[in-house]
Amino acid sequence: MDRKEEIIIRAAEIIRDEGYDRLTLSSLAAKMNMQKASLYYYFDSKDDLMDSIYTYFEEDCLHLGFSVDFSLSPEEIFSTALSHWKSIFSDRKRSCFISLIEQRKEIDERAFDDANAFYLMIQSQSEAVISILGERHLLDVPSVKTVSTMFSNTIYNALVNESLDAEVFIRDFLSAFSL
Amino acid sequence: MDRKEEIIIRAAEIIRDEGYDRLTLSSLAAKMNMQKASLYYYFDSKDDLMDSIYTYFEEDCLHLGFSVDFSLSPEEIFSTALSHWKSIFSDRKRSCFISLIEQRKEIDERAFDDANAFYLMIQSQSEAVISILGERHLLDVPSVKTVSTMFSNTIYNALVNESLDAEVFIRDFLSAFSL
Amino acid sequence: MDRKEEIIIRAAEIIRDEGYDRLTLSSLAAKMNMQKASLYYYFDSKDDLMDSIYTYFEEDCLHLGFSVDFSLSPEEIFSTALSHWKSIFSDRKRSCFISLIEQRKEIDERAFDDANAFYLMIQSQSEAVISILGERHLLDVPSVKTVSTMFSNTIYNALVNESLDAEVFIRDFLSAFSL
Amino acid sequence: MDRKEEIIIRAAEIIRDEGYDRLTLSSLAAKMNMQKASLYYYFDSKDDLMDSIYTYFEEDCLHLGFSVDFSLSPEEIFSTALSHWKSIFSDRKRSCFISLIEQRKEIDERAFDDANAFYLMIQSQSEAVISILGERHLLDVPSVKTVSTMFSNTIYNALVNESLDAEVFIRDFLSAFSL
DNA sequence: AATGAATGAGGTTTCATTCAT
DNA sequence: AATGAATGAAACCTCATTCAT
Repeated sequence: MDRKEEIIIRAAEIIRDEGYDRLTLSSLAAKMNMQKASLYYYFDSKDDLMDSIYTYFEEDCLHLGFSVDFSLSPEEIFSTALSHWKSIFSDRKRSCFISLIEQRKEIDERAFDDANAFYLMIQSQSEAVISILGERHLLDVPSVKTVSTMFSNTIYNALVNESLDAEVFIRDFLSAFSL
Repeated sequence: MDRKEEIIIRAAEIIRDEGYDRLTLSSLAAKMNMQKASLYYYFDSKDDLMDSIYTYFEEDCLHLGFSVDFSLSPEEIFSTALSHWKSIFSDRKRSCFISLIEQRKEIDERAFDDANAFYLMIQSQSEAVISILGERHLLDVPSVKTVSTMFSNTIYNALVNESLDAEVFIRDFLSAFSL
Repeated sequence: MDRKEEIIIRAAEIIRDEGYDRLTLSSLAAKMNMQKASLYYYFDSKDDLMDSIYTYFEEDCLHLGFSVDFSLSPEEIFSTALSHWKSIFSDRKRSCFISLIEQRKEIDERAFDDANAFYLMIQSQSEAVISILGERHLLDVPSVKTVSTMFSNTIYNALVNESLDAEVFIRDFLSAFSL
Repeated sequence: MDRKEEIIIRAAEIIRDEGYDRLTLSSLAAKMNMQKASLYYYFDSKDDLMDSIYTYFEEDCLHLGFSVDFSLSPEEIFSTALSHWKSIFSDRKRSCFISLIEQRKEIDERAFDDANAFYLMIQSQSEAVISILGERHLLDVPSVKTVSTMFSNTIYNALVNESLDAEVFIRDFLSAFSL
């Protein structure tokens, strides 16, 4: 990890831990044990730093694969999917980014788009899983689209807000809808 | 509406429209057509202003009633419930507060608690509606708890993030689960 | 004591307790349980308040008599004189004024003059006592002027700075110089 | 002399010339031909600046030696001592500090302690001189302790307040007490 | 690759003061 | 006799930024 990357991550950490408004070049330089002025070697301006944060994490998200082994049982499939999502959302670095976009999505279009991308990712992957399990008669949902929408909204909130225990929810979901 | 209240609301508007970090006494005074110094007649400090914003809206939320006429059809009941929720979340003043707590809920414990209160409100009211309609055999859900959890998470996101058209979702939900 | 007088004394108290720089109309109004604006009923400006403080205490000092019963013993005479001085310097109100002029005597000519007046008062009264006791052969000082200068400087500092126990000093002085 | 030191001394000058309450970052920056903000490169806050002033001068005072050549005549000894004291108290920089502690000694414990240190320095050095001259029968004082207390109080006031001509006083003192 | 020194703009806060009531 | 509401100036402080080195 080079210096620039390190700065980007520290900046994102400050945003997660103290809030977007508290990310200042002073606080960042202090956390990096360097001088404010030195940050200008890596970034043209604070705006450039913010752009770099977005770009860095957006690229990072391009590499998020999703593959499911459908030979497994429904329990195992959902458990694998959840592990996958959890690894994304609670990754030490990425959790900073998610906090950033949650704070800024109502203000900043780029944050809005990124938040949406995560939301849609969960949604499409959920729909895929539920749809296939439906086809194989392992799950009985009255409407794949409606149920997967509800499912993904619930999972998304569980991951982002920790408002709910996702494991428990999935267990309940399965016992409610599996055949 | 007295002057203090007016200031609180304008401050919340700035937070919704420009972001928490852009609420400055200058911007607020400008929006109020008054001098920065005059704000100190009403508030001891910016922190006190923030506290007052929270307090004002928390009190405001104490008066949010919820009653449903269960003699209506499921469609009408959900439609009424949604209107009720929409009137809460899109109220000109309250929408500012909701934006504030969404921006700050990961940073500020008070915002977190308030966001949670809204979340739990939707959840318990959803559960009540779904449960009663289930008892009356107007709705057929495999598990009231699981389905109402999913339902409320979806509605909550629709209201807060406008990530989804709530009307359409409810129509789909009904056609999927009604008998 | 009328309201104006009360304000003057409270102002002087603030100066003694918190320092000249901390006397503000806000702090004064708070201590008086009144509004800042109300102070303008009694004083034209803060400068006028300061002038009034000086004037009030300067007039107060005009009434400070000094008479000694020279039929008493030297011990009793000095003890009486010291009591007199102490009553002046540690008077609850006047001690505020003395603190004011000590803080401001290097900056403010009026404070300087008032401080000087106290200093000269102690000096002339000391000289009178020492001189008369010398004439009556109850005290043996090599030079009335020199010794009374030293005596009064010492007493002045003891009273103002509490750098020294005046009683102890006077006992020592008497045992050193009495016949 | 580095920049930080220069700022400290200019600040002390303002306090001496205009009073403690008139030391503002604006006035200081103006005197230094720099921007207010630049002062924060050197000091964390105004309080830190004040602390630095105290620390700077307290360290400065650690190096104040005092040695007397007792082979000289009493006149010469006192004259040397007075020159020494005068050089301390009227040193261009240190006089600022002395003015500061005189203004603040009733308010600020640190100023009080520093003022006391000067007072005790004069006192102990006076006592040393008077005591040795007494032992050598060049001075005839009835009580070394009492007379040196009075002497030092007088000298201290002369130096700090210029309430008295120290040379004249010392001449009088010698003609009164020398054998 | 990094920094020490500086800055102008703008932030929060406090001040003495005013004025209608 | 007193106050509620407001204000302009100036206080302290922080911000992103620059520039020579």
